Amino acid sequence: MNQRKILVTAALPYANGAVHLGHLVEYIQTDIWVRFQKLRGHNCKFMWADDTHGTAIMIRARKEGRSETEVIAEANAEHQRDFQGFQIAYDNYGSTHSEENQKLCGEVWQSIRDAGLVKEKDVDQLFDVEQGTFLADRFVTGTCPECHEPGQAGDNCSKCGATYSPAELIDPLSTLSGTKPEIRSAKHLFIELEQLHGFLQDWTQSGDHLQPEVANYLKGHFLGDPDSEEGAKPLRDWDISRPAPYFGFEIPDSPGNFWYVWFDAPIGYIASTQQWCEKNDQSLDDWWKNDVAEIHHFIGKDITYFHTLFWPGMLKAAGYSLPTKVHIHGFLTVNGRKMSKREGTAFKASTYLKHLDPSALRYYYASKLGARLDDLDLNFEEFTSKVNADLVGKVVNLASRSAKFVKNVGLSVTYPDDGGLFQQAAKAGDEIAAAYENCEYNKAMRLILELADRANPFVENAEPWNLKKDESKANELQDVCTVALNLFRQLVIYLSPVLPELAEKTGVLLNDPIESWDQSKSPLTGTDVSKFKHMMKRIEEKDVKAMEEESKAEADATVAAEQASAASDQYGDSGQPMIDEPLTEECTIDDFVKVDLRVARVVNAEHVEGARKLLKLTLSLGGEHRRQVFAGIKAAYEPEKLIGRQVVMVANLKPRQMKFGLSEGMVCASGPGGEEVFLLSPDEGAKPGQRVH
RNA sequence: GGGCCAGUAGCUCAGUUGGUUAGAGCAGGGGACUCAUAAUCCCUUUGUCGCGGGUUCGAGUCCUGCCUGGCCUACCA
Repeated sequence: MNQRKILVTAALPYANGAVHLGHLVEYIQTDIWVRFQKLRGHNCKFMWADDTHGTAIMIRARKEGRSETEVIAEANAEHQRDFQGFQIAYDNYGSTHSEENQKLCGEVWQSIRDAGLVKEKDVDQLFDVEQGTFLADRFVTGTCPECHEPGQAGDNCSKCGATYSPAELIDPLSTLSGTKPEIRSAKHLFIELEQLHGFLQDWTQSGDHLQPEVANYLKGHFLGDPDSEEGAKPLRDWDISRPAPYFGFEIPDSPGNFWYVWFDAPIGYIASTQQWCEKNDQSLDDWWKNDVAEIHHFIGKDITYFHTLFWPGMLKAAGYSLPTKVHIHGFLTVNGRKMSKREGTAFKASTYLKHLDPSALRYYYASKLGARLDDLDLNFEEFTSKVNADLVGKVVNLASRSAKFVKNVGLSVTYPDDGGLFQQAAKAGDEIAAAYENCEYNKAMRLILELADRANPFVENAEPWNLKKDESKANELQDVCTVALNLFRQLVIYLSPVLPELAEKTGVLLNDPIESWDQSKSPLTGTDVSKFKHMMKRIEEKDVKAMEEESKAEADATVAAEQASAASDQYGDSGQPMIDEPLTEECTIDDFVKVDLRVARVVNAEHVEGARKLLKLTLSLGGEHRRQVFAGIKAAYEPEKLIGRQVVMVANLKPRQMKFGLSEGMVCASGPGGEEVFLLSPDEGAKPGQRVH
């Protein structure tokens, strides 16, 4: 087989957040593919990095009162720790905030300039004066110019679906400072993508670079179809600069302007390769300017646009190789629902690892991942039963039911007759390999499990546990176990891209490390067999529950913190009060009616001798109705200022004897207490004695 | 609003260029075994293939309308 030279990337994790199980769909998918290629003997390298630039990082650093570089260094360490936990084996992990990347961005930029693709335009954008920054759409909220629904985001209305620019919003507010932004005009640099239309048309629509539905999507949505009646659609100019302040790289020939994060992020793929090349004494051009080297990107469907139009355009203009293939996957849903941070279903990688085995998730994802863009559902019931039934029950069971019988004698010296099982399975290897190659891991897993379903009956029929009882059948017993362990090993080789840990343990068990796909083609004979140790634990429901609960608790805490700190709507109302005092259980109208609330006028108010918190109020319900009430509002109100005003009181509250006298009711107020007490008052016109309904 | 994709047994999915009575795993039911992590093995129930039209000798597979769901809709990371 010819050795292929393959460079692989996954989308760059953004340095503003923890890795969760949704991200891991892609990272595990990529890792499996890379491990598969390496197992096949290809020269395959996984180049990866953190994506570090943009407004979000800048804002976060500001909020936390530290530098962007601190924020991204911390994220980088956390990300890499999580990836190791999930056995994701990249060859280099860089950062888009690196010298290599800055230099490469400059070179690519120069090429694009030289190709005459750059033009300047003035852009009106909202500017937050207090924060001193231009506002991206998602940092603006206001009233929809179409339907006048308040509280809408900067780019479209969730109610009427209108799209608009933030500058069109009525009464816009910055979500960063809660202040009203002003419109400022600034010079932006654009890439005229339309000049590359013909090239992109060709590249996307031919040559199998994209999944068919993706090619189709691009044609329908952006490129148009030159053969149709409407003809080709022009591609819009791509705004690739941001005025200062912006966390990123300043554009050398346009001081005060920075490259938009989506310009420098994909160049990070090249920069990471460059770092690796320097460490390993290789040439970057061998990978990125070489027709022989393949380049494969794995991404989620949300960033299709960037990777299938901008990125090939940039590469083309800068004279780099184009992607061989962009592999696009769908999103993760949890128990059939969209992942939600608020509901705690965006399980963090680190939370998962505290409770569950990474191999289980790797297998589960593999068993569900196809070559299409379908969403993948993480259903915990299925997860548990699939991993337990397939891996523990069927695959690992082969070893655990046979290894101990040959612990002392090892594998037979010649491979015994197994009725053709091994050869059959060796043959199936090609189909399994093709499935891996095409990213149809679900198919590969199905084929592998079919083999396991044939191996277990073999053991069943051979009855090694009965052979063991008869010493004269020792050879037969060894042969049966040799077959069982070889069939097991063959399965593990096929599974090793998905389950590297199992492969390693199998290598130890049979004293022959698993290093190559071709090992599946010939049986292993004559080696010692080590003492069998559990290779994989069953998933316990309680561990899944524990993870879910921990994640829920994390989510609640995060939401609380967010609501407490950030202005959540245009009035800047915090969510904290609802958190401090959550809603009580639902009540009926009958329950409510039991409480007789009345408008009352404060006719007298005075300090109480010796009381630290109380004021003594005399309330009038009109006519002769007077009530004496002791209220804990001394810290918040001066008695003389209360006299004359109207309040709301609970008029049928059972009188209560207090230290300083009888209290015949309660005045209504909000707030946590102390100085923060806010009495309720009716609007003007209310009359003392009126009931509140 | 516009677009892309999908809709097959309770669940997760296979169904090659349209071709015989639509399949697998899991779950459910029955039995066997006891080497194995209550693991394994054998047998077994279940479907108006989203709905309605159309093309065809023949459609889950092609065309069309509708319904439902997911996603995208460019200065959003």
